Amino acid sequence: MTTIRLHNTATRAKETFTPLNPDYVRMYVCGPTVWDRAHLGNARPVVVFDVLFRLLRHVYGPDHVTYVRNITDVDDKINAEALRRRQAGAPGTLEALIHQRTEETIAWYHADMDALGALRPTFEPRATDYIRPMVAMIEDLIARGHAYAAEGHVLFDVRSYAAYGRLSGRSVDDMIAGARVEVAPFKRDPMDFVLWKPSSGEEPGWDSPWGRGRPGWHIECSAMSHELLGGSFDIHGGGIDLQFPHHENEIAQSRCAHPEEGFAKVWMHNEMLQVEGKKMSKSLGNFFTVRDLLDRGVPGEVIRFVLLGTHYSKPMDWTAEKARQAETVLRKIAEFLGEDPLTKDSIDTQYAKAPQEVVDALANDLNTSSALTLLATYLKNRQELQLVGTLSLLGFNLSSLTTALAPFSFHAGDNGFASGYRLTTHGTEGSVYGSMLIELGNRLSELRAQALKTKDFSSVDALKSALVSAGVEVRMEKQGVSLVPGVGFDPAKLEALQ
RNA sequence: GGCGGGUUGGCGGAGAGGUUACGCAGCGGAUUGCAAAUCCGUGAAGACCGGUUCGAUUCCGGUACCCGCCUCCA
Repeated sequence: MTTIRLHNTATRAKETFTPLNPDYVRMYVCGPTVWDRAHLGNARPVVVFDVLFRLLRHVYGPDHVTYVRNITDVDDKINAEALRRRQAGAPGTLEALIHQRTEETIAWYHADMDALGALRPTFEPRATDYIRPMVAMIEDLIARGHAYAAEGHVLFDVRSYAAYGRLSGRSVDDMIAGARVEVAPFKRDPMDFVLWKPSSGEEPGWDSPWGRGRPGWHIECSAMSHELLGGSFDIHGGGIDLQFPHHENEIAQSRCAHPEEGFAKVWMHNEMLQVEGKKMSKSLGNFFTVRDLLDRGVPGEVIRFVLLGTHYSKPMDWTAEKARQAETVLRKIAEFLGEDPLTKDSIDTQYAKAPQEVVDALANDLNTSSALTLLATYLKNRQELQLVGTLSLLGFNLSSLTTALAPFSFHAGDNGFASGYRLTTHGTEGSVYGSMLIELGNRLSELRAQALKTKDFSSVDALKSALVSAGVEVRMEKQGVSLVPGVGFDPAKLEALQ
């Protein structure tokens, strides 16, 4: 069996991965707070841990991996949006408006992450469905002397857990010296964090032993992972920015509530994403969502390819140039896969498996960059079986790849009964510009056939340069012509040609 | 102030203590009505300063710069 090695943030070392249960893997990854569209940074852990999920399924079997990714639907930004809608005259209670908002954003999240080729996790628990287990865990923490109620709040007592700070390599005293913590008079220690807080009438709330209120952010992951995966499980993932305080607090809560259990064994953190060398932020004007990119015509496969190009443990920079390069490679792949079956060996790729060297690359702490290098090798050597198997393991959807990126070819045909130009494509021929390209391609083929006899190429060259200026690559081949809408393709410029 | 990540050829980006990474772009050639695509060939590297070693871009120490976290954040 493939040996998987993963870098464990908790031990700061690359370790051989051994599941607690030898043939059943349990993984928990911190998911989105569903208050708005997912931005590109949100997509990185989704894709990274999707590849890990796929690798684990490959090694242990599809039914031997449970992947939990939570949905945080209790959040002040969600409340604020619901309140804004009510003030703008929207009908319904605040709770109904909150529900409406989260239903909207969850649907967006699913659509956007689907477009990136991410498999849905086994479970996607919503915080609001697990309030009771959270309350029970908080009561337990109080009973065990790790938490205390004060002025409607319940706080975790960080001084009661000696290992607090171990994951992130901090000490409570050092952090207090840095002193940017909220100093509330009812806290025993400035680092104590909220498990439960009171809700006003303008905020969603649940009844609890401490009055009507809502859970703090960290407790949901402790409660939901325990409910769905048990007190000990294999992998816990998320962005490095969650290492502190979120994951530190999760550990404190879970280990203190279940001291006999181990909680997560391996901690994995992906580094941050930047855009053109800077942190993505609205104020810098380089903030965009996954949907923004998709709407701009960047295929999900291209986004995925770029994200997998950099090892997850390194900061990664999103640039337009990278997207262009990724699209160039993927177009070549799409073209190869979409080639006329008569011109290449016929291979049944339905059961194509990724070569062991690809599995080994991923098993080496998810070396996705090396896997992409192997992908390029298979393309160059025209190893279709290996190529398809690798694409599948890496989570690239073959049909949407060829649909989005394959070229249109018009080849002269004469079978003795009829002659003309036969279209060969896996491209989006059904779309508006697809039909335009088909019409223009046929026209170009005919003009060229005439020009080859008359030696007057002026009309061919005129149409060709018009196509090129619309961002369509034009290839004149012996057998016919091919039109390849490229990275800078602008269908609007084709309208004038019709 | 504390904790963590990064620095590789024009650009992106890996592995490996000694043997070509690879991709994109460039250059030369083949090919083409002209191009494009393709194929063949090809130059180019590891922030800086020390140390270990027969040998370091790869290990160790230091310096510089960039980025993140310590407050909601993937």
